[in-house]
Amino acid sequence: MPPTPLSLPQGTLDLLILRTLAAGASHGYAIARTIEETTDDALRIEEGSLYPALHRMQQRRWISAEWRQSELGKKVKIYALTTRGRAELRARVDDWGQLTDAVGKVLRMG
Amino acid sequence: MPPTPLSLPQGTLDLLILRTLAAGASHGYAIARTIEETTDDALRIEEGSLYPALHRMQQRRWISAEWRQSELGKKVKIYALTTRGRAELRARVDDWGQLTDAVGKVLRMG
DNA sequence: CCTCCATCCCTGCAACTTCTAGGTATCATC
DNA sequence: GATGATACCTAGAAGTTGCAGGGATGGAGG
Repeated sequence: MPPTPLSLPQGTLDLLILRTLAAGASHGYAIARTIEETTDDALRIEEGSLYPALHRMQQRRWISAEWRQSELGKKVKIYALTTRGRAELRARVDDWGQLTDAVGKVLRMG
Repeated sequence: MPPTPLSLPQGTLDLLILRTLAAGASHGYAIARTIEETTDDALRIEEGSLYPALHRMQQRRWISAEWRQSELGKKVKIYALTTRGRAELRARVDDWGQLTDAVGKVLRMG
């Protein structure tokens, strides 16, 4: 079993999904696998969190969805970043930087 | 007004409180002010989040509470880290490091 | 004196996201 | 024919944060 499951703080999943889609359109299952592989399984993306998150983000017009056929002949729903999604990603990355900076200051305080 | 209010992800407040108390026992209001000053007001600690958090942490035996008189002659509830609290802090600091590492990998991915 | 502000504590409710635990279906492999 | 990986989905529980209120004291300034 992996070292630690490490649960995601609120809002983090959106950031991870947005950033993953910025590297190229993809479908839900693949997004989860990509994040897990990228983090060497430090993060586990639960499907019960993933799909609701994708639906929320689609409703907010951060991502667009389109059904396609995968190479294996299975139907997959491909998500892609919208212009608003790209703006949201920039804002989230900025917030994340400010947050880690601020928390870092507290952790290093005298 | 400050640049950005920057809301706290779930679990972050506990970490901040535990770390602040590790620098010395203190009371709720002072804990909030310390965190805000340490982060140059990048983080704002809302009292509606702070006091419930302190009560939760006391119930979990991470911190102990004691009423005292402040220099101004006002009653203050002084919180201090317990042994369990110190262990919890270590675990939280470790988790935070793993989380920021993992998210960082995703943010820097190709 | 009286008002205002900072200090200091508290609670209820709304809002939100994550996670558990299910369900469905296809395809390849053994 | 069973199993495991792929691929999607939802319902409900659980948990924390934030908003909006309420209260009380003490000092400073008009």
